[in-house]
Amino acid sequence: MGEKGNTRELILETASRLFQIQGYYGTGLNQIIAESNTPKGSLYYYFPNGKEELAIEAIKYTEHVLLQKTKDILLSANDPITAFQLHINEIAADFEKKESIHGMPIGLIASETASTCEPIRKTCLVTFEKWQAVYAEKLIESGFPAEEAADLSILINSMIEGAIVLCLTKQSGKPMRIVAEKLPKLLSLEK
Amino acid sequence: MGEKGNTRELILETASRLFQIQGYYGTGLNQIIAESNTPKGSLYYYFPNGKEELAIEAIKYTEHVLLQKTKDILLSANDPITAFQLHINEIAADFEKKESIHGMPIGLIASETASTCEPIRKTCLVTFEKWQAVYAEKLIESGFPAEEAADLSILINSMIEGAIVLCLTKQSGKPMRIVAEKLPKLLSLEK
DNA sequence: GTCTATATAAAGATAGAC
DNA sequence: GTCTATCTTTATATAGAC
Repeated sequence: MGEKGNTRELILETASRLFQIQGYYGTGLNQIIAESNTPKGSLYYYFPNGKEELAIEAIKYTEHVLLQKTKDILLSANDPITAFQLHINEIAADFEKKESIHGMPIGLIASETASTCEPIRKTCLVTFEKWQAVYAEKLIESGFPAEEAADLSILINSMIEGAIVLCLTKQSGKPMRIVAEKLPKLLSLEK
Repeated sequence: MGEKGNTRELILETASRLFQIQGYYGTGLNQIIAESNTPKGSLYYYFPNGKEELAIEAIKYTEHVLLQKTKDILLSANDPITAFQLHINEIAADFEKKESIHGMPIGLIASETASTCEPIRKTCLVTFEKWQAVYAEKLIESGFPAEEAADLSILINSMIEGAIVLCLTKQSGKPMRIVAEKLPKLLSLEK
């Protein structure tokens, strides 16, 4: 290694993927350096505070990669129901391609560290809130009152995170498909 | 220790609690034996195959304790909306009492082990399916067609698991309260 | 059946050559 | 900046006295 200046990014990419799939405590630094073909010294050079700092940066990296994709797909349809169904079904599709291994963006690391590591918990909290803000913005643009939009964005976030848990366990995209299918009832305007 | 024959149960109770809160990889056997005041030899006497076997039994223990509570509370109201709201708000209340620490019954350990430990993953899968069966039964009794009830039970399970992730991260019961509040729309009969 | 002491592997972290 | 060798701690697991 050491050919270019992308060592840091290589570590972040690998850490992001492994933390998503295996969690914070289930992923060792040795595995990260092995799978990224990076020497351990580089890891501590770029992340002097070790695993905790790496995890925080990996969460931000995950957010950076995925939040823009979420914004794009929500913009691809005017109708909020269609837009969110596209978003949710795209996540479902991820669990249906057999070749690759899937994770939950940050739900797993958030749950693990909620009671054991405040700095990571707070980082996850900020990330969840950014996602909810993107959801809420779409709903407000579609005519929902701000407070209702805020509640619905938390609900959509919950449904997706929970469906990921079930999809992982079932090894199937079906729970996520059900979320997409039932979404119209939640976003219907009649009280 | 060793006064009575409840050493095994003491280990299970402690392991169940810690695995819920900190996860499988985030909880060491040393912590389990320390918090249960049990010698390490007893742990390996009752669970000769070590941590994996203990986790599987702890999941079953968690299921045993909580599934009956779920059944009871769903029986306490005829109307399914009221019944599920009681169930969900009871979980929310758990996140609102400041003194105690809370976990997600099995969502965390299920996510962690989905790609790393087949025996535990399968145990979690069975437990999720039992919960969904209890939910579906309530819905069928209330007049929902069997197939619709099956889908809704997965959806309710997803919403609860996801809201737990957000409640843990936010350190607040609010996401779970929102799930309860929005539930009527999902269970409404109009198409 | 109960308990302690110990073995062994893996984790996170560091030192220092280059 | 890059990389290897090593330290220290902690994890899982076992042996064997009682």
